[in-house]
Amino acid sequence: MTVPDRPALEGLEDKLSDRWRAEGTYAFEADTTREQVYSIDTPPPTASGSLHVGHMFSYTQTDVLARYQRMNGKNVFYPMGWDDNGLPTERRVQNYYGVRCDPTKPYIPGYQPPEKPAKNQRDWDVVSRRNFIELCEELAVEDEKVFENLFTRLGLSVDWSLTYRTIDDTSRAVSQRGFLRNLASGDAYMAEAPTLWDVTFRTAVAQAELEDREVPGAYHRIPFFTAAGEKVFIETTRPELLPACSALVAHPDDERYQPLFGQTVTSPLFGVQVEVRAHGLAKPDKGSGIAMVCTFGDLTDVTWWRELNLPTRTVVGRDGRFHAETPEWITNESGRAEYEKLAGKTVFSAKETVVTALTEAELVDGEPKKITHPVNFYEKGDKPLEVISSRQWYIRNGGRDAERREKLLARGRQLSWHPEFMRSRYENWVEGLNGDWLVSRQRFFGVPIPVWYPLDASGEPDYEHPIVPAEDQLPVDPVAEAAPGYDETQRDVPGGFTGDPDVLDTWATSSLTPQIVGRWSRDEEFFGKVFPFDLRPQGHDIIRTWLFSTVVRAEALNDSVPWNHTALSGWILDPDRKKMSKSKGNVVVPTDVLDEYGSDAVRYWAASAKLGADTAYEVAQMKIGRRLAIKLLNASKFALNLGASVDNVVRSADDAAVITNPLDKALMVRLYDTVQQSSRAFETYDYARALNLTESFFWQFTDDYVELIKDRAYGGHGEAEQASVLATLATTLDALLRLLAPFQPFATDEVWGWWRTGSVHRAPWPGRAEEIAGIEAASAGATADVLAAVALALGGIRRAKSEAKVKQRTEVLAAVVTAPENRLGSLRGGLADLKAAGNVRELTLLAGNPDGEADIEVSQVELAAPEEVPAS
RNA sequence: GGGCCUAUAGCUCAGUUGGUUAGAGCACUUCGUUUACACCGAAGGGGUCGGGGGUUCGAGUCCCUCUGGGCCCA
Repeated sequence: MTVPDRPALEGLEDKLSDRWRAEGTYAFEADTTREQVYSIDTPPPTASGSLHVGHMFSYTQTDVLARYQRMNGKNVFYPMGWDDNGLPTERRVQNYYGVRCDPTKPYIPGYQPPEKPAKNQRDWDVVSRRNFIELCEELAVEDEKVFENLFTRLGLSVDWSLTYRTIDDTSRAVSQRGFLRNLASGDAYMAEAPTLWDVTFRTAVAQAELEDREVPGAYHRIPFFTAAGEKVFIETTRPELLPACSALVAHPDDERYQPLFGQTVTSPLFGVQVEVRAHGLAKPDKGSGIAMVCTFGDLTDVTWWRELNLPTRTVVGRDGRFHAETPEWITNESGRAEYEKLAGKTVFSAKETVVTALTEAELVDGEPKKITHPVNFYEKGDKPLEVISSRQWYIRNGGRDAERREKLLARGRQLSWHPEFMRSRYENWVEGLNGDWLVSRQRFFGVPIPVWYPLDASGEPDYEHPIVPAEDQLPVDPVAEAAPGYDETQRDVPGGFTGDPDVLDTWATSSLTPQIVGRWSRDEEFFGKVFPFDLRPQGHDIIRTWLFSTVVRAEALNDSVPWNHTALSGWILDPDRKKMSKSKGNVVVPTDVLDEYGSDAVRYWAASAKLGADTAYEVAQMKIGRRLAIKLLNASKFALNLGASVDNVVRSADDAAVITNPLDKALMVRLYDTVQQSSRAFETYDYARALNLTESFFWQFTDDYVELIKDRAYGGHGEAEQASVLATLATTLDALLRLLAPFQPFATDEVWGWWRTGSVHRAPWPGRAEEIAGIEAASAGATADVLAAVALALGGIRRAKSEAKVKQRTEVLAAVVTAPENRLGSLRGGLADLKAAGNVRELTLLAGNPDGEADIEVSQVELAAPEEVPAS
């Protein structure tokens, strides 16, 4: 046994992290059964992004749960991955190397990027998709190291030998295989449909990526004309879409417009005849109560277009500009002339042009009415989304199919949610879906959609009969590799083939992390040992995206929930209660607090927050964690130096007889309760409560118990009394270290190393039957009130000294403790310790109910004369 | 507009199926370097549990309602 003279937290992280890694403390044992395994599907962080305290917060919470399960005898499968598939990595690789991806370029083996990136983007190297992915993997290694170092330092008990990336060969193959199986089973399909389109990124966007933003706009009041020449005013924020108008719509109950239903009106400027229709989604109190449907002006337009079977009239293209060709539905000459002014213009300048033309023709009624209104944006974009018509791949998610929606809701109910109320977020989202999951993205970097299309004699693709690769060919890149049965000379020529140019949405890959890390479709035996996973933690902001999409894929591919439990972490709020985010600029760099307070301290802050609770970034809370860790070192040192050792630990009921003193037994009662309740809290994923219980016990142990037993521990009351104390100290310390191990892995393992072999993190959780029987036997017939009552009395004695302004060690010649009859027994049990700790010569116990609030009161305290203070 | 969460000491938060006198830490005041700990210890002050109503022998806890804050979806 080696207890340092001056224990300290400094240096523990490096020392112990190295040891854990070398000894494989957190290694998953593959030779196992499903019952023994506790598997965790951690959402891989984006390593190219920046680190922030939110990472430490939520990953600590998961780690605490993992550590509990491991100590509780589970073979914990806890891998980490990196989500380097997607836009953030794409941008980072571009800027870092000065390269641009063009999938049509051929792969260059051994390609080296420029030494220095060119300043101007025009001068960047243009590389193939495969080269681009290689560069990503190269750069990602550096980014991932930073993350891995942070997580290691934080003490995450991850098995780092299992690490994966969402862009590596395996992930791409699994992602493509998942897609192809979805395709084969009818869960994926292609369709020409209105698509939300980001003109900056030139890509389609899914419903889950939408964001409403309030933007300024203006209602323009514009007349349409009936056959009789009467004006019908509409109010629109998008007058530029007038040439795309396919109908006017009013509410069926709106008496103002009922006479017009079924009639035809003519649009101003463009002279197109459109029908007036009735639909319940038209809002009578909005504007003039009658709206123009400009085919795909917004999502309500799409609904009207679909439900009223309106003609498709699109004027905005993928570049966000008006089509160059004048649409054929504009037939009269002046209308065609008006459109020609718009051809090729952006939405913004087309609006100006149309408004000017309307104003000149005196077709605007009054001044535009300025408003702010919510508009759909891509969450990463900065221009409003357009809706265009395009051909895209979809995965069925229940958005258009009630039966599937019910199935997915049932999966949601099958999952245990922590906290439970988060389930309603999931249900609200599933119930509110209005379309299937669009998975095509018109990006370069990502997992290619693994299909080709045959070209007919005129060179048109046959979308009905896509060519798919064999599963053992995966991963493939259809833009760089020829379709099976064809060769490269037949690409894009009539009678040949063409590759799908798009990539999959990043969620289409990251929704498969259980399958990727669980070796689905590669090692089914292994997959069966970890799937469905036990736990999936994540922030509650990604329920609609990550959590939901993973449920969708597991339902389709595995006919199962992906996990049995899901834990939702809260967000980090800055001291002003605002969510910390990069865009707000209020992000705190995590390494500073790790340097200043240590990992155990930061973990304490994270672990004292309940799941789902948004939590203030509180340095004060970390200071408490640090204090707890230091206190643990010091108290342990004290207990061990008193002579507590492995041999004193009560391990079963047979050892329990040595604990005879009522005060010692009282501590055993508290320990027993703490172990039971803390275990129960962990079983319900309430680690914060477990920490709270253990911490309370720990403070009572150090502040009250240890203060009281010093005299007895030094041998002042004989060997039997000393043996009772040492057994109590050793048993308590032994359990306490393990109870705190999930929260403060460094301090606890350090202390463990002073007097035990192996790691505390591989030691069994204290709730095991034999051990708990020992603690129970040691506390038999005792009451925890001995400790509580004696502590109160000691407090009273100290108060008297404090009020008399004398030193605490001043001798008390005599004092009276008054307590209710039923607590006198408790006081008698610890009387000797009380007198020793308070330095009291004569103590009289008196039955009675004292005045005031406290029911144990110390009075008639007679203090010895103060020590002579030598004049200095 | 719909849904979910939240309101407890100056601050950050506990408070289990309703059950004695509502707790912890920080901060504040006073005292103290006694043999684990000054990155410390001891003692103390500080609460109409957001407002109102109800159920109950009993409500911080359950129900209704109002108000403030936050989030998600329209």
